[in-house]
Amino acid sequence: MPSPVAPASPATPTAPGRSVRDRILDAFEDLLAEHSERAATLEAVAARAGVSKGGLLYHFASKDALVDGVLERFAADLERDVEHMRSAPDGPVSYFLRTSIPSDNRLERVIVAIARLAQASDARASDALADAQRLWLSELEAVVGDRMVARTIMLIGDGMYYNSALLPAANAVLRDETDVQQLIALVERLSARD
Amino acid sequence: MPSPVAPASPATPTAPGRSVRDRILDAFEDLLAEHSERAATLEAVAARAGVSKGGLLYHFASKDALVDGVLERFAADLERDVEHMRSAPDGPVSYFLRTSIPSDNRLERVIVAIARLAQASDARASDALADAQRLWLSELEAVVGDRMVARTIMLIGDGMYYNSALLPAANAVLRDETDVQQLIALVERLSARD
DNA sequence: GTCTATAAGTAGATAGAC
DNA sequence: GTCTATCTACTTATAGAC
Repeated sequence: MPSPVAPASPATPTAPGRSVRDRILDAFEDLLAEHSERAATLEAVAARAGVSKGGLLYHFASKDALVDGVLERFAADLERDVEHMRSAPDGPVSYFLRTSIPSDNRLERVIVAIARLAQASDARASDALADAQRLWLSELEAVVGDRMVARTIMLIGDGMYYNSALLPAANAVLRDETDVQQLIALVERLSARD
Repeated sequence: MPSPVAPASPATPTAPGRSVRDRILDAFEDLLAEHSERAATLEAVAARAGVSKGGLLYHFASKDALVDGVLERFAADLERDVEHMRSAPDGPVSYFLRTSIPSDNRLERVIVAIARLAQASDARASDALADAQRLWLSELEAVVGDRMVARTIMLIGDGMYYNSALLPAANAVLRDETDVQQLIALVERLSARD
């Protein structure tokens, strides 16, 4: 016998090794982040996840349950990110700004997705974003010392995130790693001052 | 005769001196900014403006026309703002940051409203925001000199705007005028350096 | 110009077959 | 577990009376 894993699932249903639940949440996040809250209908999510609407509703009984699923996964992602931030070789400030640049990592995609839910007036989503901010901010304040400087760094990261969520990519205020390197140098001059 | 203005409108329909068209656009912006894109249905807008759905659709033949109306007013508001920025006694940088703090002025409300439309994947709204950014950025670059510092200031302003649109007010990273005064001092130290 | 009534389409959610 | 078919509610837009 070839090792006793996964009693029912053959090996690779559609995406490699992801459960149906995870594939549905992935699809929901993708549609939210890449298109809009309105585009993330149950039917569209189901189609993208490769199941029917009924199939989706078996795993998540309502759209609210879908949102809860995203928020739960985010909480875990966030925890991991704060640990990475704490132990980053180039320090938390650089890590924070580096990872705020528009890219394709999972955490950013979830945040954009949740920001879209927040704008669609989902209070749970707003709270989740506020929680994340508080976490990052306390990390920044711990290393930067000055409260105001930490908050400024926070705002810069916020600006980068939200711009990438709202504007066509071509209009990003910062474009690439080089820009961010300059920004980090600038901010570190700021934080080294007080 | 008392001067040849407004052949048909008596003087004050409901709001002081505003035309039905303007009242409808006000209502649309209010619902977008205070609630969400989804909340700004034709029926809700009509109710808030004090007309029926049919009455609204007489003035704006479709929801798209309503969006166009908001975008046109914004273009005018923006032009005025850039002039104020240019001639601000405390300088464009301070003006920009000062007016980025969450408050109740018209310009901010329109921007939040348009940001909501942009997130609902309205390309015209995204373009309008990108245009505004370009305008402000060129003003900042003109006085600051350093391109990167100007962009950093821009990002800080963006962060403030979007936070006020996304998060419960209590969670604002910056709370009051005092915070912003400190931030301005910080940023001016930055821009005076290069 | 502003209204009511209604058409046409789409959303989320339920029921029940397989 | 996953599907199809269907219900109900809501949204945009039209038609036509006043």
